[in-house]
Amino acid sequence: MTAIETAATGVPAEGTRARVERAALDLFTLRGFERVTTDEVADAAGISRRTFFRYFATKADAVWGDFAAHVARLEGLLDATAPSRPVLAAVCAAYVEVNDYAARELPLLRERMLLILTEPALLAHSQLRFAEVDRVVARYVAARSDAAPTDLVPRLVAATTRTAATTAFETWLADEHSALGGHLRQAFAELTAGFPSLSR
Amino acid sequence: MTAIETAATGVPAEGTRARVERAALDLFTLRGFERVTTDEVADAAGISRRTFFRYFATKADAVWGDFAAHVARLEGLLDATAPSRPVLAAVCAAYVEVNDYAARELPLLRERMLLILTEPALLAHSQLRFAEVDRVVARYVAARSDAAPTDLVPRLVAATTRTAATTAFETWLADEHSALGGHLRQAFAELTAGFPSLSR
DNA sequence: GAGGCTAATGACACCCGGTGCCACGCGGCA
DNA sequence: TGCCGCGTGGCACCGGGTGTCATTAGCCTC
Repeated sequence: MTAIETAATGVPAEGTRARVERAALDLFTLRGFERVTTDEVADAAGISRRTFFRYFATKADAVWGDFAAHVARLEGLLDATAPSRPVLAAVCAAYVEVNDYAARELPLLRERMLLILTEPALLAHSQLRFAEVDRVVARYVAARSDAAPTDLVPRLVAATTRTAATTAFETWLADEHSALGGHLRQAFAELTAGFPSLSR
Repeated sequence: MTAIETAATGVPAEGTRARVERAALDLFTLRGFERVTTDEVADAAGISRRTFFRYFATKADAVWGDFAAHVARLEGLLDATAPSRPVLAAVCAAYVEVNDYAARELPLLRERMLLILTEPALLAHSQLRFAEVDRVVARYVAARSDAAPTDLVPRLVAATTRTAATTAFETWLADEHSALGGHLRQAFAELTAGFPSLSR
């Protein structure tokens, strides 16, 4: 009944998480997120449903890879930014850099983001993951600008830059052979200049 | 078993929807969204669980009131904007105006938004409702700027102005006796000017 | 006034995501 | 050899959401 050889119980099960992610991504892409049950994903990965939920808190989390590490990298980039650099530019540059993937990683990124941004249930769930990013950015902006992380401007910068990045991802997905960095830079340029291309 | 007199079956049941919304808001505010079951909401409103899901597609929808009408009002405001007004300013002004509530409506608005923006499940769900707003705004910006609604700038304007409005709601909620309009105007001022308060 | 249509309702069964609990089996260790 | 830790699977359960069907009230028509 299992598509992949089942490991015996009790063993560390090296690489199980990656195998489950792969199975989830494949099935979700093929048939749509809502039309695949966690049972099917678990089966395809050769584990039980119960074990699936030990690796991932929710069905949606299976498509995010190691997002916490992604957020941590962003935070590291921000912390490593020269204080001479303007705050807003620093945030945008960190976003561009943290999303500067190697060419061989792009297909996987595309697959993940296509699911996240087109499947309603995943789009909804994304708000919770993106909130982690917003908190990191707001903290950084607040620290750099003598404000509290809950003040308007830090929150605003965090939320709008993240939204701009997400929008850039959307246009990138719609344009098969374009470069993600270009979309990000263009979005940030529009945002930080107050949308100059809207002359009238 | 019902907290309110149960109407006989088959009658039009005038005002049932409003009664369910009231019960849902009360219970969610009192005990938290996730710790209240739809059974309890239905019971408190004097209807069955099944009927609850005929009024609201999901448990989360019970806190949104007539949001479709809100979106329609925003769309109407945009359509009624003078073509001489700059696009970006038109969008911001429409947001301010559509959120210009009468004083007696503010407590209800506060209650709704506090739930939506602090309860994780509702925050996630909000992305789906806000997407309706984004589509309307992106269509308007696209029409005014000779672009497709799926192009970067229309999407970007829609997503970032809506995000700015949401952030303004958050700071408004945190400040008990402030005016929502002020928060919105300040957020839009920062956004459209490229965050001038971040001098360094 | 009887009968038929429509629409709202409630009861029931079912699916599926998610969780608590427990028992099993493997490897490591004394 | 016996114990322990831990990853695992099975099972029962909860709660959101849906399909189906019978019931009932209002209304319309003859």
